[in-house]
Amino acid sequence: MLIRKLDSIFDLDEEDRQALLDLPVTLRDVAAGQDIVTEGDEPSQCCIVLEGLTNWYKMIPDGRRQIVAFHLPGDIPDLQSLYLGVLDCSLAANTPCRLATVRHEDLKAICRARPRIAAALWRSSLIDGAIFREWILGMGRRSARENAAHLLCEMLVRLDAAGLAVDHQFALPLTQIEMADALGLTPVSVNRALQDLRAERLVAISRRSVRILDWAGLKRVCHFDPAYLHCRSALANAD
Amino acid sequence: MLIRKLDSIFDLDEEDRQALLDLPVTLRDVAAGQDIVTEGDEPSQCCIVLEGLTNWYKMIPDGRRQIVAFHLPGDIPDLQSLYLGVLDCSLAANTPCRLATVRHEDLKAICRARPRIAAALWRSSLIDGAIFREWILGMGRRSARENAAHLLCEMLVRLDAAGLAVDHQFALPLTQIEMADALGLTPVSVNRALQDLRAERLVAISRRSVRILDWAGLKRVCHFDPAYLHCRSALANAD
DNA sequence: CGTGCGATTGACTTTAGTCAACCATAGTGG
DNA sequence: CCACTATGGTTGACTAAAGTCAATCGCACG
Repeated sequence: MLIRKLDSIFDLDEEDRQALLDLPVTLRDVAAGQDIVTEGDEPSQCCIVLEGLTNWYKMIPDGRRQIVAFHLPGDIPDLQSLYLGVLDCSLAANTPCRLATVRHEDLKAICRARPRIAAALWRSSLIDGAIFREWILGMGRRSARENAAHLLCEMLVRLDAAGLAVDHQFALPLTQIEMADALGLTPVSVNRALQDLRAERLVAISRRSVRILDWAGLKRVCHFDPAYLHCRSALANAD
Repeated sequence: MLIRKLDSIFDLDEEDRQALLDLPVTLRDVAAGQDIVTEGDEPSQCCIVLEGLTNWYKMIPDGRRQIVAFHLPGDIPDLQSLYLGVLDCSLAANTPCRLATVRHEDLKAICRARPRIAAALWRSSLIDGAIFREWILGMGRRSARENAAHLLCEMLVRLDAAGLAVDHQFALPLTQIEMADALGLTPVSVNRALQDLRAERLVAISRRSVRILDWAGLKRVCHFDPAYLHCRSALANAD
């Protein structure tokens, strides 16, 4: 899974792949709703998502919550902890998750030995940054409807790149409450925005699963341009 | 300037510093308001800000604009271009700027030769990411007033860390229009938010210069916690 | 002394938030 | 197997925050 991902964002050679396979990892299962790591922690390992959906969130002391990122299978959500020390937000599981954990020292060693892998990991953290920037744009300048549409577009492309979308359809195991926390809205607004998109026959949403009915139309609604995802999904191009 | 910055975020040794000093750089001056690099470019060099204030911005085709980051002297705004290829946003100068540019190949070479420098640069891009996350929280869950206060707090700590703030006072060469584009608000709302903060005697703002009158009070307004900046400024601690 | 940009203000509109009820569904325990 | 419960989705009525529009003010600059 990790290799598939890194391969997709950087050209690795056979030795790189072997080195990755030789990394000592520990498996860890996390229940839905649980924190994987928590703000203030200083982890000595990183995790790779094998299965499930995870999110980073931040809280304001008075209880307001904001999800700042989602991570899919193949992602290394807490790669930042490798060089950042204490975490500035918490990572939680949206669904039951299976993770592989790798110790920082092993990761640092492989980066030292194989610059190509270091570059791939660095690049992956830069892509995370690019997604953050797009989210900032969305929260600052897009309407609720546009930003909801944009999130669906982003999820489709990312899930597709991870091989988790078929025919413009994918599982999106998020409640509207979680979507609201990601979009900086209230659940009521999210509900109305989604209804809107459904009424226009752009998407069909049922029981945690999304089908994009009119991909071109949905992209038009939110001016979606997948360049920021820096990935090679077919959906990221013409279509 | 670059060394000062990297030193502040990572422990370099004498040889690292010498290697950085030996990097071939080109100086470049940019006028206020000019783009330094533009969305869609594929730069073959990075720039280091020596003097001036720069910002990354994204546009929605219909003209809406969002500033997604500011970069101060010592920062390497487009470090991302080292591994990301085509830019997903544009970098502009808020003020006349003096930049030092370094070719990607030289930067990659120094990273290969001196892992400590690679780590410092990587870390610096991760800090950029941490700031993005905090901005997402702000735009999603903070009121106009809170987020304006938060931006002032962030700027104080960052400028202080760069040696550009004295006694809780610093130059902030931004119009309210630019501030609005950074906060995801309209200029009118920014004006009102700032008036609010002034009326409470938390800050004094005059001709592009800000003086924090009540640092503790200002932090309280926006629940400012500088941990996300991952820097060693005195202001980042107790105070 | 104009000119023009940016800051400020007031009146009004729009969007999203709030509150509260109700519905639908899935899982639980009897 | 079915009623019971809880969670999440939906809806409507109302509120609040921020946006819009437009006029005015203040300054720096040519």
